[in-house]
Amino acid sequence: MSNRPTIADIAKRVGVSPGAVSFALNGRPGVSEQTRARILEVARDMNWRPHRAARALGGAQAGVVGLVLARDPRTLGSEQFYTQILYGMQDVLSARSSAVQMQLVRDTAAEIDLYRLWASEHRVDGVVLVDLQLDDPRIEVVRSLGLPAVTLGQPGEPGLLPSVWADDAEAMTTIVDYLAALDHRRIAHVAGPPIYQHVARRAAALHEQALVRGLRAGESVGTDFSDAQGAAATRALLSRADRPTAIVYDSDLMAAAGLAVALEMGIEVPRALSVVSFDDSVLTRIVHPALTCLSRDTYALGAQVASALLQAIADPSSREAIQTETPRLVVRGSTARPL
Amino acid sequence: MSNRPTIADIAKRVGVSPGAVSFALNGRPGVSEQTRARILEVARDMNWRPHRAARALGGAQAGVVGLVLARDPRTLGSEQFYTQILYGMQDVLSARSSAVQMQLVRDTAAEIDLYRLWASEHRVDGVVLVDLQLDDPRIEVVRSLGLPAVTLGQPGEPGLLPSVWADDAEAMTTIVDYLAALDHRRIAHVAGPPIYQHVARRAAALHEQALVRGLRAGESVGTDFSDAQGAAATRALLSRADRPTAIVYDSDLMAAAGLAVALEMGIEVPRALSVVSFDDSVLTRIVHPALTCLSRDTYALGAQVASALLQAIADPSSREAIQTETPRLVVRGSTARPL
DNA sequence: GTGGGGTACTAAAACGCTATAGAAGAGGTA
DNA sequence: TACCTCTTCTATAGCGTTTTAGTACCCCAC
Repeated sequence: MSNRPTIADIAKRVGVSPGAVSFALNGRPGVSEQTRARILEVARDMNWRPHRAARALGGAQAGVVGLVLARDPRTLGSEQFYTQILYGMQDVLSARSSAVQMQLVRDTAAEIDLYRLWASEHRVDGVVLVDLQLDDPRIEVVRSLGLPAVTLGQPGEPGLLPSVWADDAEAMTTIVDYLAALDHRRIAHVAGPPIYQHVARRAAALHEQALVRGLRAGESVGTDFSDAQGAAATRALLSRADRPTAIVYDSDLMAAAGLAVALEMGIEVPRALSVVSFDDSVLTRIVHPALTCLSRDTYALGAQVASALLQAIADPSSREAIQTETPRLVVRGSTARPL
Repeated sequence: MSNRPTIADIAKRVGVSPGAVSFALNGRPGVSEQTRARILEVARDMNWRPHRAARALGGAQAGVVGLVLARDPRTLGSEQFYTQILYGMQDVLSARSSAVQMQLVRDTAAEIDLYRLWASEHRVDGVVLVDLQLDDPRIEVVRSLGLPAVTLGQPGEPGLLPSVWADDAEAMTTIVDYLAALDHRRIAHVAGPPIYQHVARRAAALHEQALVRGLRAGESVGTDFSDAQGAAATRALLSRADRPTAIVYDSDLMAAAGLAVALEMGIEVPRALSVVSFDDSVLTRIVHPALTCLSRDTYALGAQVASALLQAIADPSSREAIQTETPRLVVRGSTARPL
């Protein structure tokens, strides 16, 4: 069953030493073109494949990068974004015959434990840090472990780790400008947990641009990103006397939940309430009305992350911050001029 | 940086041979309890962790199992189910210090290539086959590769591979009985691609039970599982003169898309049309009205799959078919007695 | 006090590959 | 002929672990 051919088998058959076969198979000098061709032919004939463990033992790379998502198992649901990221990463990595190992854990502490384990077992060559927090503890951990890493979403200024990011403050500004142009005066924001950097950035951008446009300073309500809290926050906002005429949601899941609440309360969307989602996925298109949202090419983003990570693995001192396309506003049926 | 301790380091410090350290760390006889305790203490002190590649080289397991999803990158969206499966699997596997490698590929051919690659590189110890097809080509491939595998969703009769399955024919029967009791006479089925075993089983069960209950024999419409085709199929069904009063969807994504179509056509749900989803996820709860659906503990299912796979790895001749809980019908707002 | 049988350990090989030092031979130059 | 260089290859060590065969020692029985 497991009599797969080794380099020694090939060497015996061709009549050269294992070292020569290794040279030939890895395309490095040390064998004549003639011998190389013979070796490659025999290798193909015997269906030889490198044994990764043997290579890794010699200090080579594991051929795996890690992506850890810290999620409460009960609030799964917003991971569509990461499925696409994963897809984009895999397409880049598989060209280098690497793979992504995605793991779901309960919280940041478990995530950090996993990085320690992975580093000590040489399981992965590098990791992607997502959902960055203010003063994120993971950054120091991966640095001290010597584990190459790239952050997804940490903006501009050269930080401690290389990063791939998009300007979501600018994106939020676009939303506010769009709503202001429609004559919305009261804009609310159903946000994620304030510990996340991107949540804080968006809230700040909303607030700031509301001031610029002379609107009622937009208020952000924190949630845990779950549909339940998104619904609850919406209900609270819409129950006020001076309720907002537009709500921006940090995720499409919460936006859809909020939309359902509005309908249930008899508040017509978009006539009495405009809804904007900061996130795009199939979800925004299947609810009715379809949601106006920010959209971007998540697959391409994943590909860029993978490239940056390969770069970080090759050159551990790299700290480059790669800015990607700013999410574009896609207008659908959920936004309109208020009554 | 990479000066992680090896067994030899521990041996030197304790003053024994590497072999003795290996015995001690793996809990096998050959060392006195006293020495064992000393070795374990030093190992903990030095923060030793096994080097997986070195172990794998000796023929041990890779500590990774594979889960491949064949999906067109554009029709991503129904993978919530698998995210939960993944979570359940990981919790079982991490107790055995194993992990899951999930990979998305374009089609079954690419999936098979991946199995060949994984087997030849010793990358995974086993794989889970999902989305089984009629006369599925993957089964013969993994068998010929000697790659331990478990199928998810292949029913009962001892097949060529061990399996974990649920009785979805029974579940469909429950749905038909429920709708018949509400006096629905015309039930349609927006199904997935007919090449899938579970799709065929459900369609057959619907047809059969419709006959039993004396209803108009329920018709199944095939789709590619995308929201677009789910919407199109719904539109076609609802445009007929004798349109159905209830539609059963094979996925929650299509059910939600179908719901939106009905609303858009001015067909009230549930008064003029009842909607049932064969799948549960957060999606069924955030649309309005919330969807009546079949629900099951997907996390637990993933855990069972992982256990079965570990079993299959330990005993490659195993062919056990483990039946899991039949999905339960959860009634929500999208179903009612027809007008 | 010799042999038998256990226990506690060591030495060395093996897993499959890569890397490095060096050997053998060809060819050129002085 | 002696010396050097270049190419092409071989031999060998090494990566970290497990496993096997073997050794040293002790205890006990005869």
